[in-house]
Amino acid sequence: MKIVTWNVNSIKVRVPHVCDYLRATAPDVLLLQETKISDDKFPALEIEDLGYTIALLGQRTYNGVAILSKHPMEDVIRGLPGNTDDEQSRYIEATIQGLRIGSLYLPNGNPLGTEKFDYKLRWMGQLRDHAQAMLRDDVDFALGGDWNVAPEAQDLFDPGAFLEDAIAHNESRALWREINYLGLTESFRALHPDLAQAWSYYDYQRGAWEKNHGIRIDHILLSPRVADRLIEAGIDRDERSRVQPSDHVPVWCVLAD
DNA sequence: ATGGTTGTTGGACAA
Repeated sequence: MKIVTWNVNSIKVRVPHVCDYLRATAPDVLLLQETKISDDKFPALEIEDLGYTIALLGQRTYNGVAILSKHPMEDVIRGLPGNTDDEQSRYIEATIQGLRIGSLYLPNGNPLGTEKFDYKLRWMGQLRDHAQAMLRDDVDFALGGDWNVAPEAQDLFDPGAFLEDAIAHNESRALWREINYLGLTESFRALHPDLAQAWSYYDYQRGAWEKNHGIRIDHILLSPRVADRLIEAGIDRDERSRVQPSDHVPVWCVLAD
């Protein structure tokens, strides 16, 4: 089973990229973030024509998450459990082939010292609680998305440039570790522990792509039994070289069936 | 050099 996560930064603009990607790589599941569109306006037909089922938690202008699946989806939940009054569309989860699979768009949290950063930390705490509850209930799961956390210095092209950034702040990283230390496996780094310059995001500004100035903030975390099935993981950086690309590229893993 | 770019939207705001 191949699972991909991709922050598309507007599905409306990125429909051709997504359809080409589905045709070329045929993942079982594609998790989307920043679709930036209400559910009634989501361009579903083109995607369904490629054989995918769609589950949505959209929002106009900002945020918006989705799950595209080749296989049937069951028991879809929208919004993080325990945070159902969240006004921002940042989490959707469904059962696919016996796995609970979540698509998440974790708050960016910048700038530090504002309500936005508090919201990020609160949201991460709620995500931790949800992961913990699933482990307690013996649920197999994968949590993929734009985590807006660069876990370590090696996940930033210039660690010194992010000292005041919520993406690399100690408190963001502490909660990231709390979640991982529940017993989860971050699929890419587990298989490529020392691979440098493996970026999942390149800013549109300052010629970041041309200079290879990226960061790694998109991740897929696996619960223990699922991690035992992990056989491959990667990042499709070439998507960033296309015309009118998203600022994020697809991040994926493959599980043994 | 406090800039630069993209997307939504129709002037800022988010990233």
